Amino acid sequence: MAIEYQLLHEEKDTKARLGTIRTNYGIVETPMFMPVGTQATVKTLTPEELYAMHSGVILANTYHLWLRPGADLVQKAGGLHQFMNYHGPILTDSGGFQVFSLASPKNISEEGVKFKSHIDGRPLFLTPEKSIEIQNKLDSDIAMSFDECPPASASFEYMKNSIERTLRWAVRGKKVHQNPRQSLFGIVQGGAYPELREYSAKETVKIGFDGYSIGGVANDGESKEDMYAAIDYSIPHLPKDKPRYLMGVGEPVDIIEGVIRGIDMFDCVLPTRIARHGHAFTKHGRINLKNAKYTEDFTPIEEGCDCYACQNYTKAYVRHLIKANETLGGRLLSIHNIRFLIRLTEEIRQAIKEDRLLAYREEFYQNYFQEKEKNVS
RNA sequence: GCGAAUAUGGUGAAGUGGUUAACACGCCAGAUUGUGGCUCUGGUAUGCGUGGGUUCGAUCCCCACUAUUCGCC
Repeated sequence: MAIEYQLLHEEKDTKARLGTIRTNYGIVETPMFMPVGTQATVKTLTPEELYAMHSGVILANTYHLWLRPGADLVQKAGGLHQFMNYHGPILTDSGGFQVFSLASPKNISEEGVKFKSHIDGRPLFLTPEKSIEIQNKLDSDIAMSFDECPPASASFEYMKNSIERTLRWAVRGKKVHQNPRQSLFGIVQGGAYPELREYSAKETVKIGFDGYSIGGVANDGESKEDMYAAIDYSIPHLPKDKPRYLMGVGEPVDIIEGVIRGIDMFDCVLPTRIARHGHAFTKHGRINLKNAKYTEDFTPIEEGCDCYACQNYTKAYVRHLIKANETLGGRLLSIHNIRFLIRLTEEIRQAIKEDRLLAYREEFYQNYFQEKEKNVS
């Protein structure tokens, strides 16, 4: 069966919503953060570790799994859940973002997108139908429509044509979608143009999906103002009884701002990527464990954190691992960073429940930015 | 004890008689938002073993000393 969203409570001062999503692999609460596991693995972590940090949905990537090991093989293995032994809900991205990051605009046509494999350079052609077909085989719980993801800097003309084409692609994808266990989300584009966001949202809703995403906000060089504006222009035109998903966003501040504007789902590579580069989220701002000042710091990554890494290891040790290029360093920081974002959403949900989200934001910012200033001086 | 070679930043090492001493690693610090996983961007020797000399000028030429390495006894 498809997912089922239930709206439980709307926060009194903001557009924030408390809800649940029932899936074939359990009920998850929203707003939520979804870690990214591009190649059928959240880099360096096992499913058991993800359960332990109360992670719900994870992401996998259609493009990557299509190239390797191939959709047919995953299907033969019994689907993505079975293949990677993850018994929670899985969402697959459509490959639309790879279109943005791998193909030059001239290779985008009405039919689909031509681009080169990042593995061996061979030419590839991805279409809306192909993307959905692959996702059907992967057997994820939520599939994404195949969209084009232009930068906010694109001209009005380009953006207008692009979202028209993305709408036609959405229709084509929905037409071939046939996995009854799998839900399908539509994606709203339009950059920072108010009327295009509105148009894209309204038209996408007309097609009818199980949930709606706001895309094109976490592109390279996009400003936060554009991101927040894009959300504000899109949200009013999305139905209340379906989940809303802000694609690619995962900075703590952006999650809070997104929730306040009515977003239910977030995903981001940030917690795992910065982890591998030695950075950690903390309630007092982001810290770089590579900094010399942590050489003899025998306190946890974050005081009071309940994650496995903080319960058992010190900054000095993690710093040593990162400096020595030991994979355990990135692993421990990934555990901490993902747990940090999940804990953030837990606190946000509690604040929504108690109608004190703005106060929570105030308190969070005070801690988060105060420390940054301290670091600068 | 004798002979030879070499002495450049934290390390390995280029280099030239004349403005800011290459490069690599390390170190220091940034970046990273639907992941093309050891990535990208900066910074890092007021100084070329020590003391003298030649020269308008020396890290680069000469002498002595010291240290290291190799060979011989």
